[in-house]
Order: sequence, then structure tokens, then C-alpha cells
Amino acid sequence: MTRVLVVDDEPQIARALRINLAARGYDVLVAHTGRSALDLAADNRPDLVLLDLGLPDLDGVDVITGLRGWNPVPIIVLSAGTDSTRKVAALDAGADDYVTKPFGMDELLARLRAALRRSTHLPGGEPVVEAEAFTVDLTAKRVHRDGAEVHLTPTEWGILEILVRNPGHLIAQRRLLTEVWGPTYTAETHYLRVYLAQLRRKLERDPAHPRHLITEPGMGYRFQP
Amino acid sequence: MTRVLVVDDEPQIARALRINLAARGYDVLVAHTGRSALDLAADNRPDLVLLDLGLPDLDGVDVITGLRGWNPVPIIVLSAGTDSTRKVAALDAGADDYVTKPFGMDELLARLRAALRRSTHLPGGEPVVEAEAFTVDLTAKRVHRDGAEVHLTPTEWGILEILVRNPGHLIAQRRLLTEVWGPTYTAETHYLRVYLAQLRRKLERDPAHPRHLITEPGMGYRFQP
DNA sequence: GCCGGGCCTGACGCCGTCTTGACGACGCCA
DNA sequence: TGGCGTCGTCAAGACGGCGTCAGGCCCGGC
Repeated sequence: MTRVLVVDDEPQIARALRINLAARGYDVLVAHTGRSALDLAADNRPDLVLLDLGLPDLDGVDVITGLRGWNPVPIIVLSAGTDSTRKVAALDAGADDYVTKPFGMDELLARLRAALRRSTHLPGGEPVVEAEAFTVDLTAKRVHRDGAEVHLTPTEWGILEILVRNPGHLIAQRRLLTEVWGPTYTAETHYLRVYLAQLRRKLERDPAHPRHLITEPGMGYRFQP
Repeated sequence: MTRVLVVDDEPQIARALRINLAARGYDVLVAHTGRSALDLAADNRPDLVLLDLGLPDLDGVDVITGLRGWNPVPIIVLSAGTDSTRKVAALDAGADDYVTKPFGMDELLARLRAALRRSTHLPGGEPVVEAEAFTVDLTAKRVHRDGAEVHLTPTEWGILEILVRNPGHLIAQRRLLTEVWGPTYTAETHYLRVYLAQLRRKLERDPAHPRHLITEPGMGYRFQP
């Protein structure tokens, strides 16, 4: 059955979408925040994502890039705004379509069918990411280092998960802080230094010269597979 | 080069599309009727079709099915009507996207990029800008020179990103300064000279005679792909 | 109540980056 | 031809970010 993840913080809209989609035979998951959307997507591997941009916790474009880093799932953006630059940003970040509210349900369903039709349903990336020295299982939330399991604290996992889901991509300090600690934490770069050091001590063969958890001074961090 | 087939019977709209697309580096073909569109598509194998539904000879949906029968090329429909059933019919016939007039050119270009990204680069395309001597990955924030990765400082990256996102266009010194250093920096052109020299040293084969990072004396700088 | 893990905070030294200044080359114009 | 402004280059110092370590706080388990 085709599984659709609906991300919207307004309960009545989420409810209307859920009912309409379920009536058409789709299997529907609902998330009300960006963070839970990323978690649900990792755990349930939906076939399509319907994403409202006005989320309370994360910026919608960050949700798109967070999904796109590891998952080619089609994304249809719903938004109340008619702001053209926002449309362009969302589409260039990896969204497949952009529908402005209010929209007709018929049209939305047609766009959904179109998006599903061209998603060739390639097997998709495995939920386990490998580096030379360690492996990360994103669905089981487990990390192994040289065969043995490594225990990570929730904060350590939060950071590592974001980096690993965007392999090779630079993640800004600000994004790590807002996604792990919350939207109000934008300046506490010291936290990142401490936790990156801990992660490197647990995962890297030579923590003083990391090969996978790379610092880009002044900009952010990068996971190098 | 990416080839786009524009199908529109209104000459001024077809002309505007042709000019805008050609300015972005696309190879543009134009058809004014449905029949000539099908012929041109068969002969030239375009990478994308921009299709107006109000054609004089054939119904737009028939053009879509006529193309889809043998060709998986992405189709973006342009239409003046807001008729919902027409949208649904076009999308279900095989169109990939549906844009109602009047539309912003920025948005159309973004939808066009999204459609091309899906068709060519299934595992989530990466907008990589290429020059003869180096490549710039805008989403991963990485730069390679002759295969090897080049490390850029935040300021260097800020300047290069603006130039590369506007290939071929002259960027005023004032704009570079205000976007990289802040709104109060408008006279420190010396900074630009220092950092452009650094960028050229890192990226150009012959830094004394740059081929891609060009100075326009008294005005600004330009990235030449 | 005791203990331990997880999180936050502060201090310190190091190193890369930014800023600033000086100088020569070049083109333009009087 | 001389003056002027812009540009490119180099070097040196100031500055701030980074990694590291250690200590204190909070909270849940025993």
C-alpha cells in the first residue's frame, strides 16, 4: 500500500488530508512538527511526503534538505504564502511540487498521483550508513565501531543523525543547534565543540585527526563517508 | 546542453519564454501548434517540454498523451484556466507539473529545474557549477580543483557563492560587500581585492591571468563558466 | 539517601582567519 | 609626460574560533 506522510501543524488541515487520503486507499502517517516528520520518515519510509512549510520548530526548507540528504522520496509542499522566493527556495532545496493554499483536493490528489508515477521507486538508500571506522543504523538507532556496539547519549545521537543523513554535505552550526537543542539556541557553538569532541572520541580511530566528522571552521560540520 | 521545447500559440509568450530560457543557457525549440510540437519532439528529443494547453489544432491533453506514448520526457503545462478538472486531466494524462498564468518567471524556472533534476539525476540532483579548472557544489558547499578538494574560508566561500550563483553576470562591488560583510560595508573595496586574489590563487590555473573570476574595473566582478 | 550518567559551563592554549598597511603595476586623462 | 585612481600582491599583527580538560549541576535509578 502506498504510504503518505502528512506534515502540518494545523490539526484540522492534517485531519482533512488524512481522511481524504485514507478514503483513496493511501496509508497515512501524520506529523505536526518538523522533527517528528524527520523521525517518522526515517522509521517508516513513506512513498511520498506532503509538507506544510509553516512549522513551529524547524524551517520548512531545512526539513526538505534533511529528507533529501538520504532519501529520494517525492516531496509536495503545501503553503499559504504566495512568496515567490520561498517557492524557488523550496523547489531548489529538493521539493518536487509546490501547491498554494487554498487548493482543491482533486488537484492535490492529481499532483500526488503524478509525483508517485514518476518516482521510479528505486530501492532507495539503505537505512544504515557506513564509514571506514563505524556504521550507523538510522532506523534501529544503533552505532557500531569495529564490530562492537557504541552507546551514544541522546544529544550525541541527535548531532550524528543529522550529519549522517546528509553525507558529504556541510551542515551549518546554526542548523545543528536549532534541530538538536531548539530554535532559540543559535549562538551556543560551544556545545557543538564539546559534543563533536565526544563523538570523535567514541567513533574516530584518531580523534585528534578526524576523517569522518570534519570541522569547517566558521561554517559548520560535515560527515565524510 | 539542456534542450527545452516550448509549445505556445501566442507569439509574445513563446518569445518571452525563449528569451528567458536562452539567457539561462538552455537550448530552446519553439512550436506554435500541437502537431508541430509532436514532430519537433520526435526529431529533436528535448529534455523537457513546456506546453500551453490552448492550442489551435489539437487538444492539449492529446498532445500530452501523444508525447507520453513513446517518450518519458518531463512535461510542464502552462495554462490560463483555473479549471480544476482540466488540471486533473492534464496531470493524469502524464503531465509532470501544471502552472497557471500569470506566473513568475523565477517560479517557472525553479519548477523546470525540479523537473529536470528528477528526470536526469534520480538520486536527488546536486546543483554543481562547473568551470574549466574547478567545480563548485552549492548544496554540499564543496569546491574541487582538478579532482582534489580545495578548502575555502567562510569569507572566500561567501564571495564565490554569490558569483557562481549568477554565472556570467556582473556583480557590483557594493553588493558583494554588503552581502558578505554586512550592510555597513560599502567602501572597503580593498577586502575584495585581497579575497579575489586568494580565490584565484586557489582556483585558477594561472592566477595572474584569470579565466573565470574576472575583474570589471571600477564596477565589480564576474564568474565566467 | 547515595550514586552515576548526562548535560552545561568555564578556563586555557593553539592556530587559522580576518584585517590592515605598504608598495608597485597598470590604465586613463589632462 | 606626469598625476591620479584602481587593482594586485605581500606581509604582519590582531582577533576569534576551535579543541581539550575539568568541575559542577541536575535528575533518575537503586
